[in-house]
Amino acid sequence: MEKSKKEKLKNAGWNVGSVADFLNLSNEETAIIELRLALSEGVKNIRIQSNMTQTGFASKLGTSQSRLNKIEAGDASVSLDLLIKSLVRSGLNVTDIANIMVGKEKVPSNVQTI
Amino acid sequence: MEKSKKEKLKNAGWNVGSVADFLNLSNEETAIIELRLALSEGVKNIRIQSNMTQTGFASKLGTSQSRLNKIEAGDASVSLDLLIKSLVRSGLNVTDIANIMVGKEKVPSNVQTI
DNA sequence: TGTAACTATGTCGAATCTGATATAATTTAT
DNA sequence: ATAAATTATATCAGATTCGACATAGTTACA
Repeated sequence: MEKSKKEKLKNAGWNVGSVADFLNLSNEETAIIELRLALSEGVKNIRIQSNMTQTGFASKLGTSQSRLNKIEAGDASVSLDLLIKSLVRSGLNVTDIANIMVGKEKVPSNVQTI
Repeated sequence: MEKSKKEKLKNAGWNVGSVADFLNLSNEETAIIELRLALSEGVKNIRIQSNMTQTGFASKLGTSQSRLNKIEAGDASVSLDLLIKSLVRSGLNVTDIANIMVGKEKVPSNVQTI
């Protein structure tokens, strides 16, 4: 049976596939990263839509500018807990958050855009 | 203007309203608790549907029976992080988790029920 | 160009969360 | 009734996450 090109490359030492494959991520790690990314983008989008600086929005959320920066950047030191709490503090309800998680909604329509 | 009954009771020292009001929970705390409850029930439902004991399921999830018990009970020492990771380790994808969050789905249809 | 506003990065002590162990309480089966 | 299986509670040392601070880098605009 003829080897596929992918298989040949693999045998030659190359790892061909998705970014997740390349980084050797398990399905579990991939799902968590996908989730973190969606949530952190959600926070950033809401802040931008609200015409606020990180400093201003951070104080609204009860944290510092530097931590908000890490939240928006999906930094490893930020837990899913903090990401979700940030969205709740932004005024979102659970349904809004669920929609952001699955990429259905960037910014809920009830967010102030000034 | 005539005071409402609720207002009267309030002035008499009674706090009338929802359980959340009674416990003096902010909207934020309420949303987080709602979320935690939905997720912890999700984990428990999946385990039950899978006909597994806490001990068995815990080892599948890479944790101990006592911690899984706390996860399922929504214990305060369990973070949203751990709740969500538990669901991911149970084989759920982000959409499944979002559905559980909003109470749309108790147990995703692809979960083994033996 | 200069500088003010804003965002990004590094660090840290304190607080929180984790898996594990021990053991108590409850449920199930005989 | 009682032994076995299962679930619940308490505790703790180590790991992770937190807000805060300092400061570096970037962008906007006078």
